[in-house]
Amino acid sequence: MKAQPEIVKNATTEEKIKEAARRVFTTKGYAATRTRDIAEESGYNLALINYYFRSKEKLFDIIMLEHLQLFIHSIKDIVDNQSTSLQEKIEILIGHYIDMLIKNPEIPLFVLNELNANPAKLIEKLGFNQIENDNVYLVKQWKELAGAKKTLTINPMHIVMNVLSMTIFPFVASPLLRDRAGISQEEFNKLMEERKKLIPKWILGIIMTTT
Amino acid sequence: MKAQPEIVKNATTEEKIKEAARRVFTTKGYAATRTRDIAEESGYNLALINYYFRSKEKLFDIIMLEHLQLFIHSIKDIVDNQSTSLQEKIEILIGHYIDMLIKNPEIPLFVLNELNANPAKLIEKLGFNQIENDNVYLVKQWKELAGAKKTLTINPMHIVMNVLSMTIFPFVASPLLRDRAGISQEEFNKLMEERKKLIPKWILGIIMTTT
DNA sequence: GTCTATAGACTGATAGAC
DNA sequence: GTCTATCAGTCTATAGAC
Repeated sequence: MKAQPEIVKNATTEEKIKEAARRVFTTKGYAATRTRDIAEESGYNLALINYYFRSKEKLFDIIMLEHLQLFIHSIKDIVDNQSTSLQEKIEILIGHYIDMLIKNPEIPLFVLNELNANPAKLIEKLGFNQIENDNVYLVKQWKELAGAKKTLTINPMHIVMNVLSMTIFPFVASPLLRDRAGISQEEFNKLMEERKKLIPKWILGIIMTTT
Repeated sequence: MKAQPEIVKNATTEEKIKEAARRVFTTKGYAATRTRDIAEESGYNLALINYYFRSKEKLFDIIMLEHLQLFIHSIKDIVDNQSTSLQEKIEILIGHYIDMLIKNPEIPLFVLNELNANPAKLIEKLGFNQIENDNVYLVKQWKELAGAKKTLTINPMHIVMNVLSMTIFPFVASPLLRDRAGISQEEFNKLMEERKKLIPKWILGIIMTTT
């Protein structure tokens, strides 16, 4: 379930191979990864990969599924909470994702690639149904706000795009920021920590001022 | 120089192979692309790829370089223009990139992958030196604004992140938007056309209100 | 469970006919 | 310039020893 355990002590061989595979797959991608790379990274032999996971593809599918679960995990509790305001929900969601992405910065590019190469395969696994559902409290709150504020003529999709963009994209582009703008890993993480509070503020500003 | 010619008439064999390679590389990635795929896509034989381009890797490098040039092309003229305001520069830059990305939506993920897999190789080719240079007029205008507005204590990198994020990320995530949110290609492009004016407005708002 | 050795298929690249 | 045929290397997966 964990995509990046800090230190794997007393892990079984199966777990060690899976973690090794996760590291190699997320950095090199599926096609560029050789089962030999995974074996070497895990410290075990090539044959054990097939012994535990039957094939390279099945191992990849398991890892991809676990990463997707990291994305949708515990989201429902946040968006369907009746005791938090719309603004609080946005703050909690963004904070939640930035925390997760600081721990697993390689996930977005990894998932976006698979989404691009194999949309149908992933889409069914995403299970976002729980979110687009009208019964979710966040959607209800949004519609109340949209109803009250007559000037809110902007397509709500722009807001969704902005939240996802400002939260996720920096992680996807971090090699560029690090190597070109000369930003270290620590400085980058510090910037992302700042964005936990900044992005909700900006988003609220965008919602309120867009006529 | 063109990454996506509308219709290639009277193209030489070399050009046809290059265009076929561009299509296959950008959709499947370098590792997952077989020279046989390129040959089939081009309508020619496998041997001609090596005849014209010596190797799969050299062909890939040529295509990557052309895509990078699309990104930095004519930027200098925009950012160093002394007769446009800071706001106008932002509007022109964003409009310029959205136009380019609507024509070549697969470029960002393609470039970001290579940047992730092989940072050193790309960074030197990027030639962004012309932009980070203090002599560039946009930088001068930004510093004037920052000097005049004492409350402008935000790290400028946030602004850069926001512009890049809100402009580029939707294209990277478009399979998600199309298949999950049920947005068609036309609707997506229409949203991006709207964003040409919206993003500069939002960015200016962020600059002015962030204390 | 873990290893070595190898089968069987595929890949990038080239030789050589036309 | 363009093709067919093929080589040499590499890959995933498995058989079989321990």
